[in-house]
Amino acid sequence: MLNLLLQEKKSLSAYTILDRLRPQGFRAPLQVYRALDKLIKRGFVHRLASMNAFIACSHPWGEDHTLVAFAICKTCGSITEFDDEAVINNIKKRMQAILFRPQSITLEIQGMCILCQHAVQTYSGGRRPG
Amino acid sequence: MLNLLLQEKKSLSAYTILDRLRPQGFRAPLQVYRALDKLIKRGFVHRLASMNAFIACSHPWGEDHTLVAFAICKTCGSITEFDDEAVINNIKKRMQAILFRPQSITLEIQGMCILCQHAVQTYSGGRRPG
DNA sequence: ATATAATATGTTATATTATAACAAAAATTG
DNA sequence: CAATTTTTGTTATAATATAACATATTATAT
Repeated sequence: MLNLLLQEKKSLSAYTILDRLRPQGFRAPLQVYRALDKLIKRGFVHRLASMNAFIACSHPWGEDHTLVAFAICKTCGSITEFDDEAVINNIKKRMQAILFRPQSITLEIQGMCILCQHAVQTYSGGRRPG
Repeated sequence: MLNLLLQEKKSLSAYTILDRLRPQGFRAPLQVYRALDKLIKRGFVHRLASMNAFIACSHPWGEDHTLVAFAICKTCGSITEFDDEAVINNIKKRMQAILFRPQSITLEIQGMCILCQHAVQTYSGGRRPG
């Protein structure tokens, strides 16, 4: 299953994973969800809350997999994982200010990746000078 | 519906909303989802992606309701909405660095609110000196 | 005012995502 | 190896969300 996720640039839903893994003997959703739970606990996979979907971790050799963020292209579906201490520390500081003890952070930015931005420019011709 | 959400400190699922509004004539999920969509578009309600639930906006008089964050207490379910320019600008700056054009941000911090932290202290007796 | 088009609503059915419950199998432990 | 715990397989079902279509309402133009 991890192989399948690693091959994908986009995220996959649990049921898509199930369908892809049927040839390998997966038959029921629970098999997928249980496998995903383990992979997530071990830091090999992340869940995208805003998409109800799953994606392989981009740096599984790291330590803390609870403080990770994602840029999600709404046009092509590509996911860019990033791990920014400045952003995370900023959030933590803000939480301290309201005396909230953070345990995990869901940070997902929806928008348009550079490739799709370029595709739109090309398609529409862009804006010409004067 | 907005009244119902405004009265709640916790978030409500669409189906909980449906049940609560049955006396007022709501009968089908779509009625709820359609009403929620409108309220969200108008900035009166937010959707919590990590909970599949909905909550009234804390400052509906504001302008931009796409850049808002939530501290979610996993113990009592209370939700604290906050709107921090520093955090948001930090994220935007980071997105610029990878040439990603952000359109909306999902930022939800799961953890424990100050009241529940205090409750735990009281319950367990806390740590005594020397 | 009224025909037309556009938008909104009600309703049924269904799609999608996720977990409960329990039996059987495998692994762990004494 | 017996007892216990943990994992796995399977069926059923819960929880979340949308499609499709009919009907009603509102807006627009004549």
